[in-house]
Amino acid sequence: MSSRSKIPRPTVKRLSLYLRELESRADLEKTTISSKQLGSALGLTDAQVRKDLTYFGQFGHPGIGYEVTELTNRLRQILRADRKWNTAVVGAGKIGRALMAYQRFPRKGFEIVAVFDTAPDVIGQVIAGHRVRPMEDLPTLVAQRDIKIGILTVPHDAAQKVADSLIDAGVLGILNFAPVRLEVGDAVSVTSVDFSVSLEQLAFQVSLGLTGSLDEHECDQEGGG
Amino acid sequence: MSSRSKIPRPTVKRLSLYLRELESRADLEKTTISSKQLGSALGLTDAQVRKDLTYFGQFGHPGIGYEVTELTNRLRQILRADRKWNTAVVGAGKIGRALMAYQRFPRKGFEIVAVFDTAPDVIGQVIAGHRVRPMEDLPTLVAQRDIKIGILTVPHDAAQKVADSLIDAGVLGILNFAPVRLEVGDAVSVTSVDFSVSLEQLAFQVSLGLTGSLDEHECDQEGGG
DNA sequence: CGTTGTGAAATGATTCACAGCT
DNA sequence: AGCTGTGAATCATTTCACAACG
Repeated sequence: MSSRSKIPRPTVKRLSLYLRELESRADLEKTTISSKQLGSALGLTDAQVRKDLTYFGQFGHPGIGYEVTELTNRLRQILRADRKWNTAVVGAGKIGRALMAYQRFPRKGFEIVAVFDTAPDVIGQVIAGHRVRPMEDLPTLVAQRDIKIGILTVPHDAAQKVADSLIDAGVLGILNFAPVRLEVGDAVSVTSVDFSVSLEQLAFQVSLGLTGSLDEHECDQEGGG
Repeated sequence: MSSRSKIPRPTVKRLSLYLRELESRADLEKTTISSKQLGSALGLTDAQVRKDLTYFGQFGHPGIGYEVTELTNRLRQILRADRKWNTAVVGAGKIGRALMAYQRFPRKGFEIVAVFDTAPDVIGQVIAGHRVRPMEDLPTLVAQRDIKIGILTVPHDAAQKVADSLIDAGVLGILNFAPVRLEVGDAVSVTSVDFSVSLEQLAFQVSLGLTGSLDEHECDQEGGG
C-alpha cells in the first residue's frame, strides 16, 4: 500500500508517544489536533510530527489538523496495537510481580498468559491471578498459548539461558530487564530496560547539566523478522 | 580539563553500557580489552567505541588496547558513578517496592534514603527496610538528606504534581515511571521509563521485522544544570 | 603485527521554508 | 488565516581509512 520508503528509527520510537498522547486526549472536547499541539505536548517541533506521520501516509487535513480518533486508529494499525499480544513473564521476583499486576498491559493489548520460575517454593503459587509454572512447561505453553513475546525478569546470570529457551520455544521478541546484552539471532527482537543504566544517565545529566538531554526510548538490539 | 568539545547524545547513552560490560569483566583473567572486543560485546563497531572514548581523553594503548581497571575508573569518573547519590522514591506501589528492593542500586552508588506515599494505610509501614513517609515530610527530608534524584512511581494523574513537589524541594533529576511527559524547567533532568511504550515498540519490531532495530536507552526530556 | 586516535567521507535525522489546500 | 506535506538545507552521528605507536 503506502510508500514505506525508509523509516528513521527515532520516528518509530516517537510513534508510541504520539499514540499515548492521543489516547490521553480521547475524551477531551477537541476532536482535532494540529501537529504543533501534538508536538508541544511532547517537546517536539511541528515539522517533526508531520514528517514522522507522513512516512505512513497522509491523514492530515490542511487548515484543520488531524482528527484525533482517525489518527489514533491509524497509529494503532501502524504499531499493531490494534490486536492482542500474548506474553509470558519469566522470573516471578519483585519486578516480575510488579509487571504481572501492571494494569496498563492488558489495556494496551498485552496479555500475560503464562508465568515461569525455577524456585520450587514459588512454582504453583498464584500471583496476581497467574499460576507460576516450572521452566519445563515453557516450550509447550509458548506453543499452546501462541506466545510471541517474552518478558525477562530473571537475575543477570540466568538471562541468556532463559532467552535461548524462549527463542527455542518460538518467541519473537524479548523485553529484557536483566542488565546484560542478550545474544539473539536475526529473527528475534530485543528491547532492554536497565534501571541502573537509566539512573546512571540521569545522574550524568544532573551533574553535567547536559542541556537538551537525551531522547529516545529504551535500549534495543538486533531486530528482524 | 580535557577538551570536552561536543559530546553526541548517543555517546552518553553508550558510556553506561561500556561501564556495565567492563564491570562484568572485572574478575576475568584478561587485564586489557580492545575497542573491537568491547564493541562486539555490545553490538557496536570498534571505531564507534574509540570515537566515544576519545571525547573524554586518550586512555588507550596502541597495539595493546585499554586497561580494564583504568578504563573502568575513568568511566566511573566521567559518569560520576564514583560518588554516592541519595534518592527518594515517591509512590510505594508495586513498582516502587520492586525498586526499593533492587540490589543493584546501592551497589551502583544510588541509595534510596526516603520513601513517600499518600495512602494513609501505607504511611508508617516499613517496606524493604524503608519507612514510608507522608508527602508533607518531602520538602524537609529532601533538604536534610541531600536528595538530588527522585524516583517517581505514582499513577499518571498524580505524576506532574509530585514532580513539581520534588523540584520545589530541590531535586535536580527525576526517573519517571509514569506514562506522561513531565513538564519541568531547564534546571531539571528527566528520564522516563514507560513499560507499555517499550512493549509497544518491541511488538512493532516483531511484527514488522525492523532489521537492525533501534538503539538507545530510555526516554529523556529536557535537561539542564 | 595489532591497535589507537582521528580527520574526512558517508550516512542519517531534523529543521526550514514554502507551495497548496480548506 | 491556519494548517499539512515535502523537497532542500542544515545539522548530527557513524563509518572509513590510515598515520603513528608499541
